[in-house]
Amino acid sequence: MTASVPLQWVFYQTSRYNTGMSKISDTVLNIVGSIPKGKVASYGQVALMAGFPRGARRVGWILHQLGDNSPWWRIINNSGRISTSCLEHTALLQKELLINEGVRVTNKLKIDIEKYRYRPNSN
DNA sequence: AACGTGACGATGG
DNA sequence: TCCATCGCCACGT
Repeated sequence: MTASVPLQWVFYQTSRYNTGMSKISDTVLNIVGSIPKGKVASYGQVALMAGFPRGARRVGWILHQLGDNSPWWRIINNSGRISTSCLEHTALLQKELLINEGVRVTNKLKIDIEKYRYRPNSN
């Protein structure tokens, strides 16, 4: 674990997804698919859970290319803001999808990420 | 091989 | 909070 990874994220790291037998993109999509309705995660958080602590941009790339059949709208940046620039899946669409499942989103696309953040290891 | 470009993240002002 | 800057990583040209 390098110093660039915030300590509070260590908690989220799990090996349950990473068998080493599947492609990175499959692992990422499985993780995204495991996020419950009404919860969100950051790109970097998903990357960490997938075993790639500095792979936030990679997660964004994978969702952009392959995320159509996943709840891609539950992924936001770690500042708590919707940050898609995809023309097919716009920020406005993401906002509506999140609001639909009970997540409060401001007109500036801001979300209280710590309130809604998915925490797989906490019950 | 060298850049430019992102659905990113942390930090400092 | 906003913004610039830097680090990071995979792709495309």
